[in-house]
This record gives sequence, C-alpha cells and structure tokens, in this order.
Amino acid sequence: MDIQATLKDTISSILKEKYAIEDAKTDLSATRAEFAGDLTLLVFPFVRASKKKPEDTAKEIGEALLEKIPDVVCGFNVVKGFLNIEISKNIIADEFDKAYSTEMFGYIAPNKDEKAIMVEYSSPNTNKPLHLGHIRNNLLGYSVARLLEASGKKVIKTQIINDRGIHICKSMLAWKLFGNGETPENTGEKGDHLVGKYYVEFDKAYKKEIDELKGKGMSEEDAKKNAPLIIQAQKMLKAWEEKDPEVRALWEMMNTWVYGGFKQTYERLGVAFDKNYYESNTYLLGKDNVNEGLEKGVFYRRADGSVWIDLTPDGLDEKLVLRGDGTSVYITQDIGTAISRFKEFNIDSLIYTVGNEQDYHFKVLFLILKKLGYQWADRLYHLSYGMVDLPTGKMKSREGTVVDADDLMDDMVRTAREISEELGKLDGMSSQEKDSLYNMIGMGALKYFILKVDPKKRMMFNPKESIDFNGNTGPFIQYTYARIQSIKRKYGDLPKEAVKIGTLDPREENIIKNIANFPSVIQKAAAAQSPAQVANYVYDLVKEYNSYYQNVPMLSAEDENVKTFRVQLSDMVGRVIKNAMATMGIDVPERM
RNA sequence: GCUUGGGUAGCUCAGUUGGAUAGAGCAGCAGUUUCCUAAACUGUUGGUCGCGGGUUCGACUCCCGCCUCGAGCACCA
Repeated sequence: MDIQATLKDTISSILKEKYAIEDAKTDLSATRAEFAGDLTLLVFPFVRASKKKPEDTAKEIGEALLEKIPDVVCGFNVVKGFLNIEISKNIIADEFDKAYSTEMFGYIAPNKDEKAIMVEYSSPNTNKPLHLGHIRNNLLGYSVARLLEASGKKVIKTQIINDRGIHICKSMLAWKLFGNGETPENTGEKGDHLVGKYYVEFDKAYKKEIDELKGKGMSEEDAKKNAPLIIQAQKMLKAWEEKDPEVRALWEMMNTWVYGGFKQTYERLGVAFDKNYYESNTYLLGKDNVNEGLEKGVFYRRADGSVWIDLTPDGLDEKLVLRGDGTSVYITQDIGTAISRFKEFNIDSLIYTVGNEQDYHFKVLFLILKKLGYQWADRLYHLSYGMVDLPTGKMKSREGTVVDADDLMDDMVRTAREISEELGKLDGMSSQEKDSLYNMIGMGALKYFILKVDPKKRMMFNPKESIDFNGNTGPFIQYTYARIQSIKRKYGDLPKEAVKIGTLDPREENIIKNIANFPSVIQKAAAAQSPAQVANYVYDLVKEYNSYYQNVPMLSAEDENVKTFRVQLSDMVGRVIKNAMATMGIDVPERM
C-alpha cells in the first residue's frame, strides 16, 4: 500500500474522531522545497468544524498522526494552515526497493478481458505528401495510443485514408495531362511527392484558366465553376464513381505510389497502425443509419428530399445528413463508420485525433450518435489539437508552401549529425551505428519538441530557431540516459536487489519521491490523453538527476555500499526515462 | 453576429481538484572540466499572470463583463 493512501486513510479517521468530519477531501501535495517535510496537508477546509485556529488544528492533526502511525510519520511542522508531514526515511527507502524490483516500472499489463480503445490518427489524403501538421497529428495519436497501453488498456491504432474525391482526381488529371509518363521508378522521386507535385500543377493551371476567363469578363465565381480543368476533374470523379476501368486503373496506380511514400514516412516517424480504413470503401456507409434514424424520428425530411437533424435545442444548428439527391455528405459516412467500428471490433471507446478546426463537426457527430441511441456515444473523444504556425505564415499544400514531413526529418537528423560530429564523442562507432544514433537524436528532438506542448495550444514552429538540442529538449533527456548507461557499464553487474544505505542525501530522497510518482503520472496522463504531462514529468526528473550527478560522486564514492546504491538509483532513473520516453515514441541511446 | 480555443518573463512554454514568495528552457550576464560524457552543472538579470469587477480565509486557477489573436459557423472534406 502506498504512503499517500495510508496517510489519507489515517487523516480521514482522525478528522472523523476529532471533528466529526465525514468524507473529507484530504489534499496531500508534495511539500515545497523551501519548507521542511515531505507531504503537505492543507487544514483550512477543517477549521470551521474544528473551531480552532488553523495553526492549532494542524498541530492537533500532526500529533494524532505521530501517535497513530509512528512507523510512517516521523515528524511534522506547521506553517500557518499548512501541515508539513515528515515521512520516515525507512518508508522512502522501501519505495525505492519496490520500484527497483518492478519490471517495466510504471506500466500496467493490459487487461485482456477489457474491451479495446480505438485510436484514429494521421488520416492522410492520397493527393499529397505528409506535412508538419500531419507530424503533430501522428505523434500525438501514436503517443496517446502508447500511453493508454502503458496505463493498462488494450488499443487498436487505426487510420482512415482519404483516397477518393475531387482532390484526388485533380492530381490524377494533372498527371494525365502534363505527366509525360513520369513514375517514381523512372524519376527516382518518392511516390507521394510525385503525386503531390501534380496536385500543385493542377492548381497552377487551374488558376491560369480562371484568370483567362476573368479577362474575358467572367466573374470570379463563375470562372471557378466553368474552367475546363475543374469540369474535367468532376467528370473524372463521376467516371470513378461509375467504376470506369481506365480511371480506376490510373487511380490505383497513383495511390500505390503514394502508399509507397507514406510507408517510408511512417517508418521514419516510428508510427504504425493495426487497421487501415479506406474512404473508397466507407464513403457509402451511413445511409442506412440515416434511414433508420428517419424512422425513429431523430431526423426529418425536407420538401426537397434532403434529410436534416435539428440540434437547436442543444444549442447547435440544424445539420444536413443526406443530400436531396440521396447522396452522402461527410458526416453521413462518419456516422456509418463509427457504428461499423463498434460492431466489428466491439470496442469500448474511440478517440479521433483531428485538428481543432473540426471541433464543431465532432460535437455534432457525437450528439447525433447519442440521439440515435448508441450508449457508447458518451465514450467518443475528439483529441483536438491546435495548428502549427510558421514564422513565414500559413502552410498551403495546394500552393506547395508547406513544411514537408520528409524534409523536416532530414533537417533534424542533419542537425543532430552536425552537432554530434562537432562534439566528437563517438570514436569507435561504425558508420551504421552513427547513422542510427543521429536518427534517434534528430527524431527525439522533433518528437519531444512537439509533444511537450499542450495539444490544445497552437504552437509556433520556427525551423531555424525552435529546435534546440539544449535545455528542455529530447536530446537533453537522451544525453542523461546515455551518461547513466556509461556509469552502469563502468560499474559492472549490479545486484538485483536494491542495497540499503544509512542515510539518504536530500537529493536522493527527492529523486526517489519523483520516481515513486511515475506510475500515477502515466495514469493521469493517459486519462487526460496528454503526452505533454509525461514530457514535463521526465524533464523535471532529469533536471533533478543531473544536478545530483554533477554534485555527488558515484563511481568514486568511498563506501562500496553507497557506490552501489547510487549506481542503482541512477539505473532506476534511466529505466524511468526509457519507459517515459517510450510512451512518446522516443528511443534512448546507450551513448551519445 | 453566434459557437469555440488561446492570451503567464524579450522569445518558446509549464503551472495538478483554488493554497505558502508564479516556475523552466532559450536569449543576456558571471562562473564550473587535473574527477563518473560540459548536449551538463552553479549563480544572476527579467512578471500589473490581457483588462475590470465578483465569490473566498486564500484566485494565474472559479463566476460575470470587456479587449485581443485564432478557428468554426457549406447540399466541401
């Protein structure tokens, strides 16, 4: 049983006996460094019942604690209404023993009997390569999935690939018209980049046509509708829907190119999926569900045949769910897809990782599913995140002004290489090992930089200045890990059981207390779907450890027992670093 | 206009269910390598927590109003 729970129980019973307070909220927090003690209880909420001054109330509770659990509490002090409780040193040492002997400390093995959580992320379009926005999406989604797994949940990772629609036809058409038979094979270009190039080409040619039509006196609106290229693209979409063999063959060929490119990008990013959905298979889903809802009276039909839901009683608007001609809109297939997912996988809940520009869409979607009577609608979550801003302005993939995912990763790895070579600590490593290390560091920097920020926030990304390898960064944490591994190598084989030493250095106590918190950090971060909480936790731990490392001798400690203990403590910090970073998909190196 | 998310140091960000003197990194300044990896450590400069009210023993945190930046308000996805 952990200390906090013991303390809370005891405090509750004291409050009951002395002041007749039932079910009191006992807030225990870590005592601030400026004060003596380990855990602090706020007694303000109890003064009304105790009818005593805060100081006296705190003193009374403190004395009762000493009397009741003298093996846990060894002292206390009172500052105003704050009761600072001192925990017995033995207990702190026990905490360390427990952590040290726990395999995969902080993680809980998934419960096989529980239903899984499905996490959807990435969801790319097959007309262009992945960009910076996708990187935030992928890292967040993947990391939340890992975090949930660490917290003991079963997880199914999925993506829905938007492989159909007018935007896909645009790049197909442009390739057909201007492509000259270019392929990834004959150009050596990555498939998704090649296709993306033609998406940009389409937009250029389309704009030119619009300008020409406007020159002839047509309004901008009409010009956009009547430009020959857009008409052709629409024709192509129709042909695709009618399964025209030629269009389908072109579509499949170009999509295959794109998937080849995505595969590489995903591998570099270190993300993966258990199940892929393709919009070309799901875009007709949902119509039956709409009809059912129509019968139930959830939806209503207008005179023109279109189907709507009135959400104004819920403070939202009226929303179209089926067009007058019976064809679907976006939300129709989302309704159908969600229902089929719960059916097919018998999942408990579903998390959508999608940018915050779709907040409203998901609010509406979840509400519709609830009104259709699905109990699980309460367990649908939109993992919403803010845009990534650039100093130069907005990214526009149509115009090709994006930070490409592959380019960015190249930059990061190159920077890692430059810094590593300058520092020159890697003698004796093969060039292959070095490459994999540069990759680990560059990707670690990128992932940590993005994940440490609260998802809700927009974030500024300045490719030149933002990425730092010093301070609160991935490489800072990786570096600490590498130093710990070096110490372990020099020490040799460590005893499996944690050794006991007489007195702990205050820094050691703090580090142990921090380590002991790790499991609850994982649980809280998973519940909040926030990798940022893990990032901040591990940063604090590392900072504390580095200060300890710099000021306390380890291998050169005089007492053999103390030496072993310090290396074991370091080892434990390393294990926590590794497990924490793993939830963010970040690897840690043996040396750097 | 309505809905929604931000606004904390020069910059990028933390800040737990309201708690003690609001914290980090970067940048700036000043230091630390005969010693376990200096991608580190130590010290220091820098704040009207957007503004104004309210609730409370206590407010960056909760409530109301305002200012400001962004996003969403399609028979697009």
